[in-house]
Amino acid sequence: MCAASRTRGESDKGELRRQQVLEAATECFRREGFHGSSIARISQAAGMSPGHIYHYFANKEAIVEAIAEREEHDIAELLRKLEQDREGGGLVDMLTRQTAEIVERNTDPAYAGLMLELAAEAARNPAVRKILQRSEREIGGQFFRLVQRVGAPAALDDAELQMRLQMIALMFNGLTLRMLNDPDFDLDAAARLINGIIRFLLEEAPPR
Amino acid sequence: MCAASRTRGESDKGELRRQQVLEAATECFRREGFHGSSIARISQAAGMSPGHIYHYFANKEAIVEAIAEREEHDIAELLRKLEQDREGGGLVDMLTRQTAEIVERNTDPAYAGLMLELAAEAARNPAVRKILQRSEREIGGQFFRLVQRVGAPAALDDAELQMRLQMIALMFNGLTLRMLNDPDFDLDAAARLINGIIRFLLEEAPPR
Amino acid sequence: MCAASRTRGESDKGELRRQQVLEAATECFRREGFHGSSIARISQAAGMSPGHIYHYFANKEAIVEAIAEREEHDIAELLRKLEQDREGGGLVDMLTRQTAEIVERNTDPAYAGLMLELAAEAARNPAVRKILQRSEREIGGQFFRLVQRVGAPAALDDAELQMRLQMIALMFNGLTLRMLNDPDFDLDAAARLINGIIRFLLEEAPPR
Amino acid sequence: MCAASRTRGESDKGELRRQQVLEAATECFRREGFHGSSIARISQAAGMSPGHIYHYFANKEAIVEAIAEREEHDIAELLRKLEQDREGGGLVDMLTRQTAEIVERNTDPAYAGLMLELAAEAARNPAVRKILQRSEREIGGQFFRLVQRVGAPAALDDAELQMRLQMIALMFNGLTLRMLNDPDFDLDAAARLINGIIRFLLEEAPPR
DNA sequence: CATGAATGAGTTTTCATTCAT
DNA sequence: CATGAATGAAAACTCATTCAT
Repeated sequence: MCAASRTRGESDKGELRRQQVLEAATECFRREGFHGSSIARISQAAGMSPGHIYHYFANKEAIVEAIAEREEHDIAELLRKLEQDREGGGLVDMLTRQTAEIVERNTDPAYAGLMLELAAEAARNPAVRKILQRSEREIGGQFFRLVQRVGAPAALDDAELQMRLQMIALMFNGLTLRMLNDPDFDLDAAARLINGIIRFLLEEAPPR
Repeated sequence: MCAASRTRGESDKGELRRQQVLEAATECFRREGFHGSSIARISQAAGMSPGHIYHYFANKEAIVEAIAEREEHDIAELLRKLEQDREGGGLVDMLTRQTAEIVERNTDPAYAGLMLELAAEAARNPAVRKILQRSEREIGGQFFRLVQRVGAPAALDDAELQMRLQMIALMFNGLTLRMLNDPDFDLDAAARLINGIIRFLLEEAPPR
Repeated sequence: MCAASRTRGESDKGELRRQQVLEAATECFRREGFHGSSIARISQAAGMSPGHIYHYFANKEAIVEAIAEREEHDIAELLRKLEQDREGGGLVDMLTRQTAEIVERNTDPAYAGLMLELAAEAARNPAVRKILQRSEREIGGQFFRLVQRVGAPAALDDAELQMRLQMIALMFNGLTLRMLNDPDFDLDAAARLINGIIRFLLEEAPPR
Repeated sequence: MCAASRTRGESDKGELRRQQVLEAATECFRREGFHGSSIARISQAAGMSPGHIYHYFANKEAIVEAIAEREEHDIAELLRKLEQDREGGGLVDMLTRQTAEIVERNTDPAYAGLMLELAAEAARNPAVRKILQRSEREIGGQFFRLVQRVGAPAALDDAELQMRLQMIALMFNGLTLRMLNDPDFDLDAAARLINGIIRFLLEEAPPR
């Protein structure tokens, strides 16, 4: 028991420190961007020496990758919750009930900053791009299966359904950029229109 | 020969050199990002010495700002063309005819790279953010007036029309992020669905 | 079981661990040089933690010194074998019989790497230089006595004999550098000429 | 004239600065070795900022390479002088006249330190090894042609002659290591024996 | 005896910026 | 208007060494 708790305690501490780094880095990246956040600053924010960062991450890029992975887990968990929190109604009802929350999340400046930072990095850095793409595939698949479980529209074949789900995701992606470029953007009106489009895509629009 | 032409000639040449720098920097930023593009490299691409860059720009950030401003002009010009290339049909026909081209443009990796770079920079650099927002406002207004000239749907008041036009822009913004995260994203299918949504927004969706 | 064997056992194990470090370090130094071999890597190769290295050695330099000392023992043992493996013939015959083997040893890249590393270190580190010089004196003396036992040329006084033996050693030293600088160096031809020179030095060359 | 001298002056100044770096680095490497000499120290010794070193050399290794190349030029020039300073006598006389000087040079601690440093680096660093090998080939060829011009022994074919010349070089190489390991090594006696061996190799030893 | 987390100074290298020419 | 030498303060990363456990 003692040995077990000791081992547990140690690995927990290590994991804790690692998470400290990730949280500090996330915060730094949000505020200053990847290239604006030096390891020195991150280490300071994480409460450890610069050299010790390299105990947990091979290099700065590995921190980026870990953050990207964490982001994936966060969204995956969101999806899992989405399925559990069913309050009745069809697929579209279930989806549109979440819209306001997702709109809020995707237009939160902190989230937007990190997301754009990740995207800009991915546009140039193949390693980060790979991670984001894998992450996106994972989430997309999860979303697709969730929709099938809840009840996909009969008129749409798999490929077409997947495409339309991607269009929904696309709108939420666009939201982040739009909010940045137009601070007066009306989020409630946007949520209403997005819901209209979701309904249109999954119920009204012709299959092809 | 006379003083006027001399001055004109000099400032023209100066402006030309300035544009050289901007073009070189745009290309560098696309390929390597802001932080990956050193003044040395930009000056080399622009065909001048590093020191001379500072004759035209106060510092590196000023180049970024100038590029952000230039981007506005590019899109404004695109809109002007859009109006001229009218081949008949109503508003929706006119818009949907351009979709394929805009999809292509917004998913071009070079354009995407620069755009995301600018967006990420704007997310934390207020000066750049201001420029992008002013630019966006300008373009949004131009688009709005164009639509009104061509013939806006009678059922929509100004605010609602503007909102729906922004939703269209939002989709094109989202496209850039989506393409980055999913290299297999089907652009043709996306264009088709986008056109369906444009029609839905401007013709079918209830005014409120 | 009794106190003595316990003590013995412990120190034996300690000595074993110490030797593990030396062997691991020797291998690392051969491959990467002193400065290219971190304590972390050495400790890994030795199968122990970095911190524990300092249980056996005061610091990194002490490892270098211990290796230099070990090198002496190796060569001394070689000399001892040389005397035992006598197959008849005079001094020159005995020596020239070993030439091919020594040539091979001294041109082995692994050996050469370590030897040059030690020599370069000795050139600026007095502690290492002392060790190498003491070691060399020891080996030189052993070699001298061996030759006297086997039968030194009558025409040469002690000083002259010693000088000529040093010339033989010098040639083997030079071999290491030559091989490094000329990868096509013909080792067989070199061995033949070296044997010619050994015979010349010990039989033909005038005493003064 | 003005332009020419200006250009000349400028390029001269650049070359001068470059040589300053090389001299400073050579001195540092001698005293502290490659890995013991930081760019900061070298730049200090060269009287310029650390960053400016990189105006003249791509990286630290490039300095090593330039030093190795310089060493080659030095020896090549030595060979050229050797041929011009002919005072009569045959090949062996010409060579043996230089022995004392070469012995002195090769046992000079400063020279020895740098040479061993280069050799140790070459043993691990392929780029440096290449340079040393090319340099050695160049010098070897020059030496060979010089000997042929002066008059090579008729009994030796080209391959055998080359081999024997390499043996002479080998002895001088060995001298450097021997001097390091034996501070009491008798240089005059060594020079005498080396000359005996040179005569033996080029006049007495049987061709095969 | 043994671990490995932790440090912090040190390494090479880059780069925006300045300035004499 | 134009150059490019020069700076010096970063940056990312490494590593010998210490020490609590």
